[in-house]
Amino acid sequence: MDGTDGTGSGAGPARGREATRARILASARELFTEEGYGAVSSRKIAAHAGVNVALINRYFGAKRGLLTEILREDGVFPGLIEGDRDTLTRRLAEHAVSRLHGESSALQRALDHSAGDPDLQAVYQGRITSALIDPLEAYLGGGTAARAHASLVTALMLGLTRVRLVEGATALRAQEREDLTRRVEALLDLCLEDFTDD
Amino acid sequence: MDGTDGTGSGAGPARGREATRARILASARELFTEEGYGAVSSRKIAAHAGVNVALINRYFGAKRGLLTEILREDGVFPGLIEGDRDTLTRRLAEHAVSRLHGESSALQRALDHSAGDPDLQAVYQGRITSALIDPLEAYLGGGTAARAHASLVTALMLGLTRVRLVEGATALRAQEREDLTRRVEALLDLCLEDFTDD
DNA sequence: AGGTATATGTAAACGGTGTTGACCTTGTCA
DNA sequence: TGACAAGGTCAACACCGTTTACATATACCT
Repeated sequence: MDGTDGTGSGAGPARGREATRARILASARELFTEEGYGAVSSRKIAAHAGVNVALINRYFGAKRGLLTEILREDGVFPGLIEGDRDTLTRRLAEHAVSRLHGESSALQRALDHSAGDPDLQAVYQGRITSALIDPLEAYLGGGTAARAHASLVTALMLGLTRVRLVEGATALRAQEREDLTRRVEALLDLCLEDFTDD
Repeated sequence: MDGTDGTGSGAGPARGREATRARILASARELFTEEGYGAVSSRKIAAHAGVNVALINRYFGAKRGLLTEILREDGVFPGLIEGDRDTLTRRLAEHAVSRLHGESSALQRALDHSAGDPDLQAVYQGRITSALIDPLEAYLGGGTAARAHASLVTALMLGLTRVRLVEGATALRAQEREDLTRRVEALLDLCLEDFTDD
């Protein structure tokens, strides 16, 4: 025996369910941030965490489970929906433009960049509906048109992220940035206008 | 010798560079359409084409090469840019909405659905710029603002495709569909308006 | 015609992936 | 002390995309 135990005291890496789980998750987060999702193998995560590969699947079911857990903790578009309705589109526009500048968290950027992997796709799909479309729909009152409006807004937000993948982060001068933000805001406002008002 | 030769006459599958290449490509197209890109392995394609696995890499460099070739033949957003400028946004809007309805080709739908795979991502990125942003930019006159406008339009188009992945194809009644098309058209028009006109 | 280079096709392996099942160790409690 | 269960390890499984060494057929040239 080397003195390690479930309490985490003593020499050597902490053991025990919670400690191990946490260390795996931390390693995954770190490596995903540095290298993207697809480029990091289960064995690499395990090695970095000083843990056996099989434990990943024991504690998270599969590699995808790590992603699900991380995205569950961080959230996508966190806290954008709540708040004053009058400034909703402005908040969304600012967020979108800041993402265009690559100002999101390093992890978010890394995941955006490896957005493509089927796992990420699958996990994201669930989170986009539950973190953007659904709350938006509820926020907008939940009428028949609400979901259509929410979908359009989401389309624009996702598209902007997507086009950044293609074009790369663009450095804008302050004035250009404000112009672009205003333009995106106007687009979002137009998404939310009543359809029959055409 | 079994009578088969490079000309394709005689019993047994045709041999020779072109015939083999064509059969691999056809099998890939068929299987990708049915099962998506990621779900089809190189060996599966080879088996379906009655060909050795190594030939895929011989003739197409890698599995990704099949995708590149197929997308090169089919094109993305084919022929949408050319034509009357006054009706450009209308054409784009109709195309986007028809895609929302799942009315694109079966292959396109399948690839959209497995859009996520790093290979597809990589190939698409190149094609999106060369088939949408670049021509749009040129079409719009190529000024400084042209690229920004083209990017916004592309963002919207891509986002709509993307949100369809999340929400699934929605069946709209004729009136709803026309409303939606008009709304998308209005959004696209707004994308193209001069930024400083705010 | 014969011989030779070259194109084409084949078989087997390589290194990698995510995942799983059988085993062992460790700590706890009766 | 013995049974038991939780936690951890190891080796394997079934795939993947790709490559290398080899066999065969075709075409060309003397």
